[in-house]
Amino acid sequence: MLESFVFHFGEMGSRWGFNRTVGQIYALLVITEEPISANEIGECLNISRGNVSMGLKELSSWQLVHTLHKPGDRKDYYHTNGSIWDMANRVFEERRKREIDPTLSLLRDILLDNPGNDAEKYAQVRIDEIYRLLENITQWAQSLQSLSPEKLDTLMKLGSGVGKVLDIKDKLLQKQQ
Amino acid sequence: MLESFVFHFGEMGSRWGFNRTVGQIYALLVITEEPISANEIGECLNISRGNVSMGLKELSSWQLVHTLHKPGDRKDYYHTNGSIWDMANRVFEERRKREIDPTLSLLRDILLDNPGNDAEKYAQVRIDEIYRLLENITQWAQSLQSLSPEKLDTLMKLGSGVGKVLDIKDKLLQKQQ
DNA sequence: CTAAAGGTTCAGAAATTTCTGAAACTTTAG
DNA sequence: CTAAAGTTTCAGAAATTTCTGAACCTTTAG
Repeated sequence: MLESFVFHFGEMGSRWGFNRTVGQIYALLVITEEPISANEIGECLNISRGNVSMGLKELSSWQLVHTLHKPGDRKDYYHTNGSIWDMANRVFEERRKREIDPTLSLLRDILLDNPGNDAEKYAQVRIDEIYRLLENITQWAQSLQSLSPEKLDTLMKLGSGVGKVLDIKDKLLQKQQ
Repeated sequence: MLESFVFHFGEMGSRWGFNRTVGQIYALLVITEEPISANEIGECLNISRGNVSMGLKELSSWQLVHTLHKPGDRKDYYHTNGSIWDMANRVFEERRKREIDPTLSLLRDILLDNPGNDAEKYAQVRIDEIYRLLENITQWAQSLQSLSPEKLDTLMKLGSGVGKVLDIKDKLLQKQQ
């Protein structure tokens, strides 16, 4: 049963920016309370020692694992740190840095060019749309990250009810004018 | 310049659930105003006719392209439809169906199992966290999709200022009590 | 200082994904 | 009905990604 979780997260991993093994290692660490050694990970998942090492390196670069040392033992022990929400945030943040930011910078460059003909003019209009959308979404996502967890929770629970709250806000502003 | 856009989106494509060619075809269609034929796409991107056909099939399954016919011409012509925002929505919706929903269903199954020991008990607690997070986020995203574009725009522009609006809402509710 | 225990690296092997192009299929003009 | 114009399919080739394991590096107990 739990193996199916680890296996499934391996497949999912590739959607989130890392490969199957990395996904499996991560899933294993998430559901294991005690920190475990690299050897144990390898045995558990049936992968080579080298592959475990590379996987853990990748997860560290995403800041998703912690290393521990037990006194009188020189092995490294690994575990995941933070709540699931922290981890989701970290993946989001990291992907923004690695993917969205370079894309935005490329689009910006393209938009600075003078269009040579109508086709290029049209293309720039479309690219500008994409640029604005991407920028809006990432800025918004970042501002949400700075919200306190409780407020974020309230907001999520509101769901589309947030529309009504916005209406109230508008009315208040009108009265003040 | 525009080639770099097409090329970059090819790379990006793999992050969004489809392969390089599909990403390039899509990028090309987005920045091309006039509908173009499958042959033109192949020439433009230097890919085989068969590959173009498969790519377009994939894009259709994501509902991201439209087929057109010119009178007196039996070729198919392709173009993208809808605003960039529509497209982002469609990709989100489609990925939810293909990835998130199966994941949620797997997690639900695991949570129904009776834990056999402490390790399994711990694993279930963690999996439950993941389950609730995923469900929260997708439900929220869906309720946002049902918001009118203007409201969504207001909300995005508010950014973290949405926190203050929530405070106002709370105060109003207290007065009413 | 030495050797044992553990970690990392990376060249090439294995697995997986993507692409090609020829054959098969579909549609329609004549 | 036939043939030309066009599209789709899919087996195998090519490209890409991932994985292994032996060589190498690092740390520390003695």
